[in-house]
Amino acid sequence: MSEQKISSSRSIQLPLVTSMAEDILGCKWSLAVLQLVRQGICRPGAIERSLEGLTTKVLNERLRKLTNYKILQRQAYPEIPPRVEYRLTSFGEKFIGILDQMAALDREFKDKMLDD
Amino acid sequence: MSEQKISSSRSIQLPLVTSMAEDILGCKWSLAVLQLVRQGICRPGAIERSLEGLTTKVLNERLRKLTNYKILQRQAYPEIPPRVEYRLTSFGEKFIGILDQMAALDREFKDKMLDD
DNA sequence: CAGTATCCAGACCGATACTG
DNA sequence: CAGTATCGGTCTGGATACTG
Repeated sequence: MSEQKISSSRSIQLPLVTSMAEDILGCKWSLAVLQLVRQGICRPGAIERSLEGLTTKVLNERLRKLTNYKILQRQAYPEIPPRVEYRLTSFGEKFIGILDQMAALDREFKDKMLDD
Repeated sequence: MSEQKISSSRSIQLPLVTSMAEDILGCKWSLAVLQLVRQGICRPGAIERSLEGLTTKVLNERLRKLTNYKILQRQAYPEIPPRVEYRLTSFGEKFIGILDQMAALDREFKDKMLDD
C-alpha cells in the first residue's frame, strides 16, 4: 500500500498555504517587495524606485497577488495626486515570520555549502 | 536616507536560503518530491510512478537541484540493475520543517479566506 | 502617482526517444 | 532502472506607451 497513485498534476494534496508559498516565492520580486513593505517603504512609486529592474507592470502583478492572498492590505487615500499604501496584514506578518526562519537557517546553509 | 537604490536585479540582499526557497518552491514538483522522499519513497522510479504527470526529465532536474542545494543526498548502489536512493540530509530536514510550519498556518489561512 | 495594455524574448516544463 | 538529449508549446516577466 506504499505506492498509491497520487492525484493528477497537483501532486500530494499540498496545504493551501504551501501552494501559496509556491506561488508567491516562485515569483521573482515578491520577497523583495515584502521586505520593503516591512521596512515601511509601502508606496508603489517608492517600491519601484527602490528595486532597480522592477517595472510597473510586474510590481502591480505582485502587489495584486499579495493582496489577494491577504498578505498585504491596500489602502487608498482619496487625494490629488493619488496616494496608495500597502501594509502587511497580521496574517502576512506570520507568513513572513516563516520566511525569517529561512533566513535563520542561512548561516548553517553557508557552512554546508563550504565544506562542499 | 530611506530610499537608497538596491543592488541590480537581485533585489535586497536576500539570504541565500531564501533565494534557495524561491528557487525550489518555484519549481513545480519540488515539494511533492520532498514529501515522497520523506515518506520513504526515495527511488527515482518509485517517485515517478507516484506522481502522475511527472516525467523522467523533470524529475531528474528537480533531484539534481535538490541535491545541489544539499537538501537531498544521493546514494547509488553498484548493482545490476542500478539502484539509487535519495535521502533528506539533516539540513534538508530543517528546511522542510519550515515548510511544515507553513502547513500549520493553513487552517488560519482558510479562515482568512472565508470571511473574505 | 497609481494603474492598465501590448508586444516580445526567453525560461520552463512536458512528450518522446534514447544510452549505459 | 537511472539518466540524458531534443523539440516545441506555454507562461512569465521585461520594455514601452498610455489613461485617470
